[in-house]
Amino acid sequence: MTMSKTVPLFLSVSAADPRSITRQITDGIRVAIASGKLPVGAQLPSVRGLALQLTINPKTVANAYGELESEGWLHARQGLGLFVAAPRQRLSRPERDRRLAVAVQAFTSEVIGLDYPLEHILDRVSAKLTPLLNKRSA
Amino acid sequence: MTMSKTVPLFLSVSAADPRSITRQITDGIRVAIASGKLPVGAQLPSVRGLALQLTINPKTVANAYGELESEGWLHARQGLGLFVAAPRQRLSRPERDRRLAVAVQAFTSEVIGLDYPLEHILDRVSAKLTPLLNKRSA
DNA sequence: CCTACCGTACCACTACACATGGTACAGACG
DNA sequence: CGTCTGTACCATGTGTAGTGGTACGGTAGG
Repeated sequence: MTMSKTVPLFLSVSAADPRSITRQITDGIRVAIASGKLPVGAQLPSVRGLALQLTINPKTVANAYGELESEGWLHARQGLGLFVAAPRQRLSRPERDRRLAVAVQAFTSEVIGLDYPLEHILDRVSAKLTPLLNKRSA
Repeated sequence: MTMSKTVPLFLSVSAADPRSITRQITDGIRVAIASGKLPVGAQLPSVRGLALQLTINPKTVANAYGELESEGWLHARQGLGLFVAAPRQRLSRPERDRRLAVAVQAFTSEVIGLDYPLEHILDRVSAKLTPLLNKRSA
């Protein structure tokens, strides 16, 4: 009965990418949802379908989907499929704070010594982040 | 002949830290050098000494030191020890650009969906990064 | 009802990175 | 020479990522 239009092939995984396959999937879908390319209620490719499309293991896709569901991005319905969830926050405040702190820590460690001015670094972050924030009705 | 004062115990590794041991060491030393706690020419603990102090394997310490040397932070002298190198850039411009892009990409993927305003995120990055930049005589 | 598709849960296996343990060699120094 | 330094090699254990196959319950349409 649910008449959400199925999503075309919008993802791709690369062996050259240093990120794990699971991570490439979760990152890609997160960006697609945050940027509005995937509206609320849109149906995602099935676990087996996406696995077939990307020529990877269904278990790997299921792991990625599972992580996205635990973060509140997706809503899985047994027998129906996976859908983009309404913007809600499944992560507790302390957990979000912790994740931000870890991310900032990791980022700073990476860019120290690259010899870029602070302003340039902030601009790059801002440019990448701006189109991905506040695109959804929170 | 080289009379650089040896550094006291300034590092610690934790199993609770999600980062690998090698990464904890490299991050810690990078910050110590960038912030000025370790001046140019200062001698670092020996591979075996630091391994003993942290109760880890000397090979792990050597790996961390090797990475820091390839990035230009340290200068290894066979039979003498490891010293904080003068600020120079061992990484090519394209390599630095690539690393910045990768770091920004990873960071944005982490903070999307945490539901923090852009300004707050930039403030956190700025706060963490400011005391670590331009502290060395470039 | 029955078949086909959905998410999900097992199991076993391979591949790889990380860390460890030990041994060994070349350079620097007193 | 003895002892410190960095460095290189060997083998081993361990945890994670990814694969491959099988199986169960829920949902839909003929």
